[in-house]
Amino acid sequence: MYISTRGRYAVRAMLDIALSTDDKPVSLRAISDRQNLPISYLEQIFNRLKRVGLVNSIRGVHGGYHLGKPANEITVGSIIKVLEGPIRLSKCNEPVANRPTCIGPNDCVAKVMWERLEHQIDELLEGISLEDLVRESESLGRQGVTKKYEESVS
Amino acid sequence: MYISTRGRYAVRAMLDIALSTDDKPVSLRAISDRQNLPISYLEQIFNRLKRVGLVNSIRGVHGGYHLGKPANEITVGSIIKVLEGPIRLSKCNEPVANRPTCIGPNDCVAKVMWERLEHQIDELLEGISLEDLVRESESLGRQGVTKKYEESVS
DNA sequence: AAGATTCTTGACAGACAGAGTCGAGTATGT
DNA sequence: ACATACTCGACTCTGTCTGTCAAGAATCTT
Repeated sequence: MYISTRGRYAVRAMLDIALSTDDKPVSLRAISDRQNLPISYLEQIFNRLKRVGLVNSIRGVHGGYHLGKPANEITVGSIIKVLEGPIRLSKCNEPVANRPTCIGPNDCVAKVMWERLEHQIDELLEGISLEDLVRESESLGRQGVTKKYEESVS
Repeated sequence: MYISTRGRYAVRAMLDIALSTDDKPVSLRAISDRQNLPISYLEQIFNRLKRVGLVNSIRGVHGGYHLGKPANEITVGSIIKVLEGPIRLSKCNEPVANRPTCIGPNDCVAKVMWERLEHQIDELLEGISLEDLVRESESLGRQGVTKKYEESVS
């Protein structure tokens, strides 16, 4: 039920870019430093993000990445789905361990239910844009949030 | 993002019991046959279901399991959570690979978002009871559903 | 032109969780 | 007695996830 680190890191990295105020491209190195994420892992992630146009890349010194679309058009769902494939709760129709799935009648009832849930979760994820997160980030204020977090953890 | 087979099998098995018309306990063997699920795996699953009272067991010949509560009080969410723990999308606060999580400011924004989504998904799952599925199963009709499924797959 | 940055790509490895099995045991009905 | 069924815990296997590494190509700075 977890969302993989790939997907979550991607959201954080994209948000990092979205939060950068100037127009300069944001390098993986900078993201890696700010977010404390392994740079080589980010490379892998950004390859995929680039391939689908969620980011544009600029090579060379002072290169980096830009958002490929305005922040309000980039949803959390779209980022997640690039890195994890479509939202799926069950593996109906995919035989598992030589055992055909979706055999009995109530398996089908369950299948319909899973698909309905998948759709609902998809809508939840598609309903949140990077812009929403940027706004939230600004309204909370950086220092404040960090402090609160540190207190709650320690 | 998948729900594990344990969780999904559990829902199917519980629905199987809920669909049984008479009061006789339903044996794992019967469930295994009808649902095409490995019986030894079901044993594992039902151990957990029993421990939290979602089912009652009757030993010996003609033994088996009953629902531990009325079908309308058993939600899909409660079943899933017995087998997979609470609904969680991120692992914030759990250090991964020696790397402290939740460091940067927008990690916290993301964290808040994940928690909100977890809560929303939880509500979706808690909103579906076994009774709902029983009703759905009856209204669709067993044969009809099976046919439809077979057509859509082939 | 040389060198430093930075993206590009694919192969690879270790750890871990998920899926399922197995066996020994206990309780109960016939 | 014997067959049926639940009880419990240990175990294995497989695949995915996480992350690393290395070689290369493009671009900027000096």
